[in-house]
Formats: sequence, C-alpha cells, structure tokens
Amino acid sequence: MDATEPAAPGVKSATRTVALLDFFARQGGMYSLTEIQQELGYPKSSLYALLRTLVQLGWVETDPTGTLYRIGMRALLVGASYIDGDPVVGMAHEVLDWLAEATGETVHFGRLDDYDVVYLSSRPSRHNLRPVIRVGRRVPAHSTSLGKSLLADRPDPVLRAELERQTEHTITDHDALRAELRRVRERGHAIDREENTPGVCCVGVALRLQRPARDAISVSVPAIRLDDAREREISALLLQARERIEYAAYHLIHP
Amino acid sequence: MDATEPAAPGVKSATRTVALLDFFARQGGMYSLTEIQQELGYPKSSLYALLRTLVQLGWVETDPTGTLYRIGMRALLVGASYIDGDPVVGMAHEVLDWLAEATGETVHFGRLDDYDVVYLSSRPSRHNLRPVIRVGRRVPAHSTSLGKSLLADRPDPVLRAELERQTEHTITDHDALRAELRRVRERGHAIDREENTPGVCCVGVALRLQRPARDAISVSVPAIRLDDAREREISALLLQARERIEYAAYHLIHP
DNA sequence: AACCAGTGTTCGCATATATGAACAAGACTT
DNA sequence: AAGTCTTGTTCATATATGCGAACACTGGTT
Repeated sequence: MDATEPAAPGVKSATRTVALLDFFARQGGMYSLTEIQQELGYPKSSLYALLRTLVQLGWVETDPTGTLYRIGMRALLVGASYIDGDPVVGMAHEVLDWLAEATGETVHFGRLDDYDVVYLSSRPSRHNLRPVIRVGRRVPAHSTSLGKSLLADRPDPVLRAELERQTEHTITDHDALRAELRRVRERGHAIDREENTPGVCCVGVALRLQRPARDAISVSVPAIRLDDAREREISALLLQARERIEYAAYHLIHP
Repeated sequence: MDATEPAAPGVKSATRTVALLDFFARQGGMYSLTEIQQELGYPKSSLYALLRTLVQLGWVETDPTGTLYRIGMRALLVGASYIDGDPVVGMAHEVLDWLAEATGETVHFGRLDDYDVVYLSSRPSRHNLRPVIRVGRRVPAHSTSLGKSLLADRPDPVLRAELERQTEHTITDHDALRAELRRVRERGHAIDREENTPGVCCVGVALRLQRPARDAISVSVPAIRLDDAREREISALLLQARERIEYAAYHLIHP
C-alpha cells in the first residue's frame, strides 16, 4: 500500500531525465557513467544517451575529458524561478522582513514536500550574517519546528519509516514524535530544541493557507538565548506574522 | 553553419522534458496545456504525457483543477546544487567577501553561458541590502561588465544576431561592440555605464582560470558615484581580487 | 611487450513513446 | 436550453528509444 515510490511509471525517459538531475542535485560533484549507473540502476546505454542529450542542452556538464558528469548551468535557472513564481512566497516577503526586524533573529519560510521541509526564503539575523540554511535546502521534517508545525496540522502525518537522526536531541521514535505533534497542536506552535542543528533552537507555526497546511514560518535562535520568556515573545510575534500573511493571502484570493 | 539551435536531437523525450522545465523557468507562472503547446510547438498529446509524468514526480505542479501547470518544488533543489558543487564559486567565496568589504559596493560573480551571463554569487552593498540581481539570473552578456570582460577574452566572440537593448546606453551595434571589446582588452577591465540598468555602472574583470575565460567578477556602483578616481580605485581592487582567486585556484589544482 | 581489468561507446532487435485524429467535457453564446 | 466553441483526454499505429551484449579504449600490471 506504499503509494510513494512504485507509482505508475509515466514516460520512461522523462522519469530518468529528472532522476539524473535529482541525482546530481543531491550528490553535488562529478560522477562517471559507471558510478551513475550503479546509483540509479538504469542500463548504461540508456544513461549514456540521456547524458549526451543533457550535455548538449547544457543541463549537464562534463569535465574536459568528457567522462565525468556534473549538473549544468541550465539547471540553475530553473530553481530560482520556482520561488519567483510562487505567490505565497512573494506575499510573505514583507512580513518576513518585519518578523526578522521584530525578533532580530534568523527567519525562515519553508514548505513541506513528502517527508522533508524545503526552505524557500530566509532572513539572516543581525548576529550571523551568513544564514546556515540556504534557500532550496531540504531538511527532514521531523527534526525542525517548520516541519513539526506542518505535520501537526495533518490528521495522519506521513512519516519516513526511519526517522533520521540529526543531533542527539532529534526525535527518532514514531510514538514519541506523535506525542510531540499532539503537544504542538495544543500549544499552537512547534519548537525544535537542537533537534536539527546543535546549539540552535527554532520556533515555528504553520500557515493555514490550505488544508492541510503546506507552508510554515519559523524563527531560529541560539539555544543559549531561548528561555521561556523569549519563547513566549517569539511565538507571539510568529502568530502575529502568521495573521498578517493569512490576511494578505485572503485579500489576494478575494480581491 | 549555425551549430547552436538545430543540433542533433538526442533523446527526444529528454529534450522535451528539459524544454518544459526551461519554459516554466523563463516564464514563471501557470500555463494551460494549450498555451504550452503553442509556445513549444510539440504535439499536445506528447506534452500531456510528459506533464503528467513530471507532475507525478513533483517537478511540475498543477492548480487544484489540474489544468494549469507550473514548475514544481523538486526543480528548486537542483538549482541550488549547481552552485554548491562548483569549486570555483566556493573558492571565490572569501575573496568576494573581501572585495565587498574593501569597496563597500555590490559584488557579483558571473559565468558566461552562450550569449548570456549567469550570476552565481553576489554580495549586497552596505547601502541597498536587497541585491537587484538574484543568483541564477541570466542577463545578456553584451550589456554587462561581466559579460564584456569575458567576451573580450575570446578571439572571436559569439554574439547574438540581435543585441537586445536593455537601456538607452546599451551597445546594440556589432561593430561598436567589437570596438568596445578592443578597448576592454587594452584597458584590462570592462565597464558598463548604465548599459544594463539605468543608474547603475559596473566594473568587471575576467578570471583567467581557463582559456577562454568563463568566469568574471564585477563591482556595481550607482552611476552618480563613479568618477574617474573611483573607477581606478575599484579596478585596482578588482585586479587584486582576481589575483587572489587565480592564486587560490592554482593551489587547488596543484596541491 | 603482451595481458588484463575496468570503462566508455556502438549496434540490432524488442518495447515504449509520439503522433494526429477522434472523443469528452466544460464554458460561453445566442 | 440547445448549440458551438475551446480545451483536455484517449486511442491505434508508425517511430524512436531502451536493452544487453559485443566492441574499443585506456591505464595499470606482470
């Protein structure tokens, strides 16, 4: 009854084309035909034809000898456009600016994709200018406040069989996670206490723009700085930010 | 003898798959099957099968009715990885930080791709925090200092038949551009005087990491602030930054 | 110098895809 | 409310692709 992976194949070479791009995206580096074949399992000759096609089109690049492949520049352009074209991200823009200003901390906007959260927008805190999380990065949902706030909004959240451990505080037990999600629902916001990155805590709330919620916002704080009072402050500001985004979205849909 | 567009077809459905992604990336928005078919020219039924496949895989999304298509989240991840996996961008990181600090202006790192420059990394100036140019953005080479510095490094630069006008100062004449590239070679750095964006001037130099050069760095300055003295200052800093990147690259290749 | 992995590349046939036309389903007109 | 567009969906067959095995290279080893 697992409907995720072994779904209907569709157009085979299209599937393989994006599987290739996905492979390069995840691994990031240069790979020989044989390595790719071992990883993806498709026949060599099929991959060979696909890779040559993609190289020709600039979606894959080769080293000077032509035997090592990596992702090409054409692929870069595609990613940026997802965010540009997304109405929700665009709408949340100003509110995120406001939230970053109000909290003085790092602010993230993320979206649930299967078992993971994908970061779509962020604002670095005043303290560390280079954000740890890069836009486009994919992180397991169960280890982040963004992810937990989104999972908590689903009656029966879909979880990976193996809850990958990120730090010593990551919740890796299914029952413990379900209990945690219940607490998130009661409390109204999710908290990640160094469950994804050592020394970093996050507070997150889901945006109720669709049912179940798909997008969420969070504030990241150095663990040392997050006491109960600070948590209350931040969650209050997060709820305010959520109101503003949901309000703006409402008026976008009903002009 | 035009070897750019009508090249060997390769795997047809792979070509169409990336053509679809490219289409969504450029246009950014939601499109019906018919609109896509009109734009790309492929048969409807072929596109239909491809789109369904891509939707299934998360590379394309549909609106609730299932008839309007847009780029999907999976595509986002691919883009980010191009930059992560690129050794040159990684290496240039610190030098760009230094250059941004030394000049106090917006700094860009770009790469030539056919007729365009693709921005791979940038540092916002102290003055306007939100950079005008987004990573992954594609801009005609002939209208930017980055592009001109790179074109000047090729004995016979390949130019688009029609040099697209960006502002009233854009060089749109082939002979004028060739003369300008000659000046760039003599001078050692390229200048864009509001040729791409009104009110913005850029100074750029090509990085000689391969022949012909593929990567370049530039500094953007509000037009009002760029007098001769400032230009000399900035070009000197750029040349220093170039030295440092080339030096680092040399030691990366010959450890 | 010949051998021997380990790879990348090509080839002929079985299979999957692309095609244009026919069909279905809405949306708008009259 | 029927008719007429327009657009999405399905279908049968010509065509392109995927497959495994054979071939060609390359670098390293004996």
